[in-house]
Amino acid sequence: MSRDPLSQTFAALADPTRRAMLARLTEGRANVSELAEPFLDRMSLPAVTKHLKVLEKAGLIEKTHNAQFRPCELKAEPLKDVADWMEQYRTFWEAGLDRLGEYLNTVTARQKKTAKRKHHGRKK
Amino acid sequence: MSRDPLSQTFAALADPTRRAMLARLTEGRANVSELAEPFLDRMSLPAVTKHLKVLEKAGLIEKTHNAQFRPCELKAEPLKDVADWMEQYRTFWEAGLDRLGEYLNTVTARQKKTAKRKHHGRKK
DNA sequence: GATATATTTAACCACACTGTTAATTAACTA
DNA sequence: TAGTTAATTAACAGTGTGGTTAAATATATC
Repeated sequence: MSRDPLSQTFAALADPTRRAMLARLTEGRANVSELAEPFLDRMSLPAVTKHLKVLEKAGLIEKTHNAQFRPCELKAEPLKDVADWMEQYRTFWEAGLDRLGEYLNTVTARQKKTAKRKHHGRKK
Repeated sequence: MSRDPLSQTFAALADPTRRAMLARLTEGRANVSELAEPFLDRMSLPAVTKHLKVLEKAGLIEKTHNAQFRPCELKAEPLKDVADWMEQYRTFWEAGLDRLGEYLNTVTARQKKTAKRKHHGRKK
């Protein structure tokens, strides 16, 4: 059941509904029913409750109490851990710099250079 | 079954074994058995194959052929999409600036200001 | 051709995930 | 008190995930 926090965060983010809910929460607090509204044509309210529970357990949102309402707010701290984890890969995706890409880019760079010389003065 | 690419990437990352495999691949190509080695006390080789398949389907690695070996290499491009998605939340986690944090920070900022001004004999 | 090595596929199992509908809890309102 | 609204819980079903062991495949080597 209980996974490591980073895995839990990634798992929580691996769903478009939940990501949309987080996006909504960047604009401010929202009740469950407010968060649910864009999805009620697709799924029931209990389904929404479950999604929110996943986000809550991952620490990405916090539910507070206000009468019978449950305003939710974004808690983005877990995303910082994701960002930190991602840092070690930045150099690999920037400029398509993975292992294969590194090699292929060198090759295509040469080809483009050649092509440019052939069609001198012409663009794209 | 087939989810959107971003969800697939997040799901692939939601497992410590798979993340460790990616980390290993930042040091260069590795065969399946090389990638498997640190985990063989915990799981079987077919389990490793499955994990690699998840990473492959998410586009995070690519398997090539070399005799009976299957060297894998990191393809970090999908991580760029993750990074891009995360950008919209950066302001929320930097300096603990989620909605609640924002409010509390404002309050404490005022309190600090007040405390400071006390020494100058002024209050807001 | 036979055998060893590297890896995958098949068949299976337990359990977690995502959804459902119906019932329940909690708080406000007439 | 009764009724309405907001949200959750319960019970259930289908599917996906992550693991297993045993068998199959592919390539190299003897």
